[in-house]
Amino acid sequence: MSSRTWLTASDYGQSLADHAFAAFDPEWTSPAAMLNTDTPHLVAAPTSLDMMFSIDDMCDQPPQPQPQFTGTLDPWGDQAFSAYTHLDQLVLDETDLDNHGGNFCLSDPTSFSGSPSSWDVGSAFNIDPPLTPDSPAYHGDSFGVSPGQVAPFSPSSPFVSSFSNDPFNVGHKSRVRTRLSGRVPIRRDNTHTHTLSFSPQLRGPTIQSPQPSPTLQHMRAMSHSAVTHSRPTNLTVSPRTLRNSTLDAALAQPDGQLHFHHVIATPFSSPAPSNPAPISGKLRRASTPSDDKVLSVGESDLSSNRNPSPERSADIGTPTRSRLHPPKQAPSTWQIFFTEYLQSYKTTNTKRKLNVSQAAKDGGAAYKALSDDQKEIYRRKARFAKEEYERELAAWQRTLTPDDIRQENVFRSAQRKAGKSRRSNLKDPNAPKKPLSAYFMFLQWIRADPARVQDVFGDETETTRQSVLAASKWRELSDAEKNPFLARPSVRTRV
DNA sequence: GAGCCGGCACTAAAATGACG
DNA sequence: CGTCATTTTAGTGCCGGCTC
Repeated sequence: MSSRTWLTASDYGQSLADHAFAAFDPEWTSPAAMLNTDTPHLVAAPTSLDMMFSIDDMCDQPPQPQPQFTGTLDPWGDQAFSAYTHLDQLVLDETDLDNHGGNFCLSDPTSFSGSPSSWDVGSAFNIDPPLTPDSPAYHGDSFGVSPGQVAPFSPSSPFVSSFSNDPFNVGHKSRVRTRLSGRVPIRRDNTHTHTLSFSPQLRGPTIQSPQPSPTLQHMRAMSHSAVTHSRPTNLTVSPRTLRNSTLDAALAQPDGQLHFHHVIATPFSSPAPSNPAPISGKLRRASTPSDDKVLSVGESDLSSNRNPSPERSADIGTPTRSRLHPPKQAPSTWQIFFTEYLQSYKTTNTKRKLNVSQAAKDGGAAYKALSDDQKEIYRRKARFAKEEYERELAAWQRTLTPDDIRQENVFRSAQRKAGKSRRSNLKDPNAPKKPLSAYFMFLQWIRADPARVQDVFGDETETTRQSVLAASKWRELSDAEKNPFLARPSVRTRV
């Protein structure tokens, strides 16, 4: 047991409360003096000595568990996100990360039963009318306030900021997270195969789930955590989401159970499957149940010729759908907001069926009402999601085989021809590039040096006009001056 | 079509219930 | 099982200019 290192009243020789109040305003030499002051209180004012803030009391509390994370924490906490190895324990509960003026902290590992949803915590916001001490606590996706205790979040009902320095921040950060949910709670263990008893009645709208509802990020982050950590996490998804996910479309089994497959670092046979593993992002819908089976070593998705599915007919004719399953794009700021908003919206309108159109309209208004600081909370989450997406995308691209790309491009070409898509063909990142012409090497040479850029382009910034200037310069070159470019190796390859 | 890149237009993304 | 309703954002495609 380590010795205490926090301050106590004895460290100061006088009451810390007295000390603090004296420091706060020279006129207040004691808590009692504060009560007697005529100065208007900008914060919730105590009305008796019993209510006075006492640092002594705080200092005598046992020290809080220290954050357990790896890496460094940049001012926004993004680095902590990136380097964090226990993402599913991460709680952005306070303002240095998600709010203003708070702390980066982790949930209590012993009591925490949620998912990375925790780091959506605190993403509360306030909309007109102004907050009052009587305002109900925010009841968003974030932290568990008992639904019976607070009014649900809605554009027309005020809710309390989760900023820790908000005087009206009325205790909505309870670690006890209980909320109504019509969602199906899914307990996921961190094994590669997850099993969930699943019966139709579980889909009913009156199920009480003790779990926080996940946002997109929750699920994404949880996917990460699920494959890297041993502590169980929880996930709830709506029946619809389930329908569109790997969960029920691909994994519903005759035995009435859902089998979750987390294929980690699957030892692909050659060629590697185009959809190596749904280890990130939202649980994606698989093409067919059979497609999602766990492949044994040596067996690959592409190599199977048994019972060819429609997409496997791509080997024969024009594919009717893409066989690739790239990572989903990261949710935008709005999407993250709206996902949370919708959760709360549903609790507000429990009697009616959800009208997504109306919710989106209301959500749009609520979104516009956010302050910059409040939006920044979502922007940061979006940035983090984007970074993660880019990592996933790069990893996914590395798994593509030339055959994957060829078949995908056949599909895309057909889609473009049919006017169904504008997507261009995939490029093979590993394919050798066509050699640059001498003129293009000349262009590169110019752009590689600011002095040459100034010499040739002057102050011209428009690329099209730069091209004209460069072409003019190229024509002015003598054969001898062009020689270095003409003599360059004409074949470039990429490793 | 290879290189560049600003600007514009378009599209995909998420949520869920209803419907064909 | 796909599409539609709605919102905002971010990503993508395309264009122009040039030469080979």
